Amino acid sequence: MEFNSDKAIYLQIADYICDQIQMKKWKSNEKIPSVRELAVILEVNPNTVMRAYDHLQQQEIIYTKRGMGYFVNEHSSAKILKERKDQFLKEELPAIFRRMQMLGINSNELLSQLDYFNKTNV
Amino acid sequence: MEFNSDKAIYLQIADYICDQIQMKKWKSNEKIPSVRELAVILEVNPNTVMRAYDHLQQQEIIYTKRGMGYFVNEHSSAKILKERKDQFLKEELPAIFRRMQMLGINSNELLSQLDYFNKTNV
Amino acid sequence: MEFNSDKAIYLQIADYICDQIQMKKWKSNEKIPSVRELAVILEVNPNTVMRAYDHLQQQEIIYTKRGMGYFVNEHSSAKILKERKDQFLKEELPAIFRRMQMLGINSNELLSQLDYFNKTNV
Amino acid sequence: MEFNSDKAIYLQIADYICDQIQMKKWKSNEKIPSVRELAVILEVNPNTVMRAYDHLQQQEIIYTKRGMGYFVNEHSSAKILKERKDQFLKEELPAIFRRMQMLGINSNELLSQLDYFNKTNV
DNA sequence: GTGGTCTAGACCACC
DNA sequence: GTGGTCTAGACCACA
Repeated sequence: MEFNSDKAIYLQIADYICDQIQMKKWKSNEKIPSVRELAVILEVNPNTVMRAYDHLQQQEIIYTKRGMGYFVNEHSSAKILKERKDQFLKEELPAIFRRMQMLGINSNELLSQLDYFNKTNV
Repeated sequence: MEFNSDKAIYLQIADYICDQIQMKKWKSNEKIPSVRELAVILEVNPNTVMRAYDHLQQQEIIYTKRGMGYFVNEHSSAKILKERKDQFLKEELPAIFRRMQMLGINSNELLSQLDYFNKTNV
Repeated sequence: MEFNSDKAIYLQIADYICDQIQMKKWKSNEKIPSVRELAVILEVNPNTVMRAYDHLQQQEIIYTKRGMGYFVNEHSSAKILKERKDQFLKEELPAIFRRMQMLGINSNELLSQLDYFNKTNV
Repeated sequence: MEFNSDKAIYLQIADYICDQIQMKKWKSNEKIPSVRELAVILEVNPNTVMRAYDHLQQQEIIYTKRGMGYFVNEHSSAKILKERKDQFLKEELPAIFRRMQMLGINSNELLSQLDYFNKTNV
């Protein structure tokens, strides 16, 4: 996995885990990789993975059983999808639209860009 | 002015200045507010404003005359517009489109959101 | 049985066993459930129950006969009661009183809470 | 400061900070010691202090201004007092009362212990 | 084996 | 100066 340098690694790991859960690759009440395991896979310090897990536990995405590992919470998949969609519609899109206004880009241009994107990303 | 905590304040100030220039509120070869003036207005440490000015000077958006202050470069407005548009089309839009794919949002939903935005931002 | 996450499970199991002995549900020289039995009942790993039994054996609350199981020691009930009372008076109560001081709770409020507790726990 | 070994140091530090805030030694919107400063004072690793601050920030007890330090949130003092009192009345006291029932301690004995405590802690 | 805590020391961006 | 992140390595209790 490659890490982007303008976002904390532990947050990128948390995002990666959310991706897996949202796509149901890791299901409800299923054990996720141990801290050390994932640290080896991602070539990262165990503390960094730990921090990502901690972060997700506070959001109740995952939970821990002592001595046994971390597990996916019930309904986390739907919860993640919902929160991401909310954030997208309420914050990211409006920001984009404001930007379009400022730059004088209209909806036609937007659609043609979308068409182009879809063609080149089959 | 409110600052977003996930972007450096001096960069947000630089953005703000670019906004003014792009919208031609501050015109070519016109003096812009002094570091101290702007610091008072934005309720920010003068060092932070200084850093924003520095940043913009390196990009040749503004220039300084010793003892007189900072001034807007010729053609800065067009330059800013062009750079912003480029970045928007090459980076921001594709990121948004990728996001839409992942969240299962199609072009119809995008358009309806845009309609809604336009109606509520007259 | 529900376990509190801020105390080791094996200690909570040991407490549970002490409860039974103190209340004389499990009497002197009587056999207590086997490790496996109790593990099934409490939905816990047998190792964890084993550890609780080990702990209690060191305190001479229970003893083992090879091949036969674990048994309650003579006088364990009284011993447990005495030790618990001691700890309660010397450590738990003073801690509570210190807490009350800090929170500005006086003896009247304490008594009214006790009244309320007694009424709702008949 | 002495640390108790049966609770994480960073939580004890967080408690200590809450004490200061509750007692209004550190007031609303006032700067609290920097991570490094407190680390030196408490003879602890800066990371450990950082973790305590992080913990309190998530509970909105304190907040951070980049490059400037940590500050006490508005109303944190009252909030801490309220939460501690709630926890005391709803969890700690009932546990104590249950314990009293089990140990055969009545309200008279409780009061005499409280008297004794008050005399010896003037 | 698992999580959890802690230290020591480093580097970075920001104010 | 400030916070924030990351690494390396250690130790502990728990299952």
